[in-house]
Amino acid sequence: MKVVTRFAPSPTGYFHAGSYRTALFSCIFARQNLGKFILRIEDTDKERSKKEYEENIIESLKWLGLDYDEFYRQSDRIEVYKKYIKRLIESGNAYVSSAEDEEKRYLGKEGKESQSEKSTPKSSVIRFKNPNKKVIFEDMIRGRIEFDTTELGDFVIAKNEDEPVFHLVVVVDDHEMGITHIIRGEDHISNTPRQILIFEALSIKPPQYAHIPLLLAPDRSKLSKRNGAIPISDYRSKGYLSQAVVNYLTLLGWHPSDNKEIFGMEDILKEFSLNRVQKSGAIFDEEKLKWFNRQYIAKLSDADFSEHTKAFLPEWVAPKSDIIKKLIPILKDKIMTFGEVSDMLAANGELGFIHCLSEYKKESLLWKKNPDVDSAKKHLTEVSRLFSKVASVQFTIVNIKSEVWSYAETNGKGDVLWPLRMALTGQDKSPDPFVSAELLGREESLKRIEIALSKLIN
RNA sequence: GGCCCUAUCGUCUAAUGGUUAGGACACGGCCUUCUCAAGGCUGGAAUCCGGGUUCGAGUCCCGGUAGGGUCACCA
Repeated sequence: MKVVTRFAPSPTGYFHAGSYRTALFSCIFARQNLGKFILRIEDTDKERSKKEYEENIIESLKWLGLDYDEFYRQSDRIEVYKKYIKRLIESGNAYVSSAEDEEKRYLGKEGKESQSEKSTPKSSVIRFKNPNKKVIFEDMIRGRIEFDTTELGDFVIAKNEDEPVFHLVVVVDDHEMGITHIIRGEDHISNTPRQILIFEALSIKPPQYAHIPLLLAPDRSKLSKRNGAIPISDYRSKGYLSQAVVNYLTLLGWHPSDNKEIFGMEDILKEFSLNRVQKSGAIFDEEKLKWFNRQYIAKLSDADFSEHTKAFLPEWVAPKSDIIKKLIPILKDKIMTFGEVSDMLAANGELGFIHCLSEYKKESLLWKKNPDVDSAKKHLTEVSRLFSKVASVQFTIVNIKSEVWSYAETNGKGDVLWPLRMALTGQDKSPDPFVSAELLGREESLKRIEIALSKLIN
């Protein structure tokens, strides 16, 4: 039997980490079995569905490298559902419930447990005639699950022939599209018996089910827009690499048989299996994602690295391609996300000094272990002299260092280098002073040392 | 509340009846060091509770507790 799986999101919100896991597991399972993976947009709720969300889902899947073989949109398939609704009504498995009956039903319910304003009946509706039986199915992750459907009552499958509702469309599409394995979130476990009932009414053998655990908010409560459900596209704009996101999210709820943590799609394809999927919900931890991102950043070639950097560079950097080149090694071993590139190059960032020297106090020029004004003055004067010996065109880290290093070593590295660092960058957190000097160039470096010296004199 | 699912360090997880309960992130310490990071080494940290079954239980069974899901003319 050929395996066919699907990812069936409703476009009522952005694609988030939880969506990704169900999409990934479905996709992988199909690929491993040389089957098909289908994307199906479930937009039967006209009020809440938005094109913007559908686009976000499609873009996110693409970014994460999940390719689907077929694409469907339920709003394009109303005719198909109509056929099945008729069939169910004709076979006596569904019936039209009049507006009056709906009114009565609603009032009765309201009396029992002062219901909310969730649904006020307006008109007649099509309900499924519940045979009130016991439904048992074998979940590929959780094993045997048993439900008594009596309490479910006659549930709604369509507002009218032209407006089918969730349970009906899911069953029809899963059948029509030849879905063999439904891999979806745990929140659908209690929907499963209803759907099996419809399959049975249609004399169709239900597919296999696998319900994967949900992702939790940091306080272990339900993940919602308000509480921790962040669109995957946000991670992209914060400067995360898709491989890092894929790697981290895969490890949330699944684990290979060894202790390996860094792995890519190929490894997942090779090793994934549903029976190693965790049964309990997991909390998304951005700190660990950051760590993964760092691992993948470290592997990037300089060319790829600078390509990823582009979107995050402030305007003043753009014209200076030589600066970008010099910045790469510095950024590469500092950043966790590419978003930090713009932070670091901002005026108050660690590398902002390249663009403008910020105000700093005279005292900060003094090294904490030897806060002596005269010594700072003496060393800066000497470094200035050594700097001027190097020609502008040869003002590189290596040349600068070879000129200054032995002086710094004999006079105390901290005593010499700390005032120099402050003079050049105006910041206590900054790169190596030799790096900073090259970044600034000979003239600017000398100028900044002069500024520092004048501060020390006053 | 009814029904259903779940339960190992703070977090993600490993251990398919026998290990000093392992790894990773985070955290602490040390090393490196002119700052901040990074990096290397290292440390603390867990089987929800109570009963069974068994020579032996994180693992199997029962009960409790806790968390989650679901009970719509949402999906």
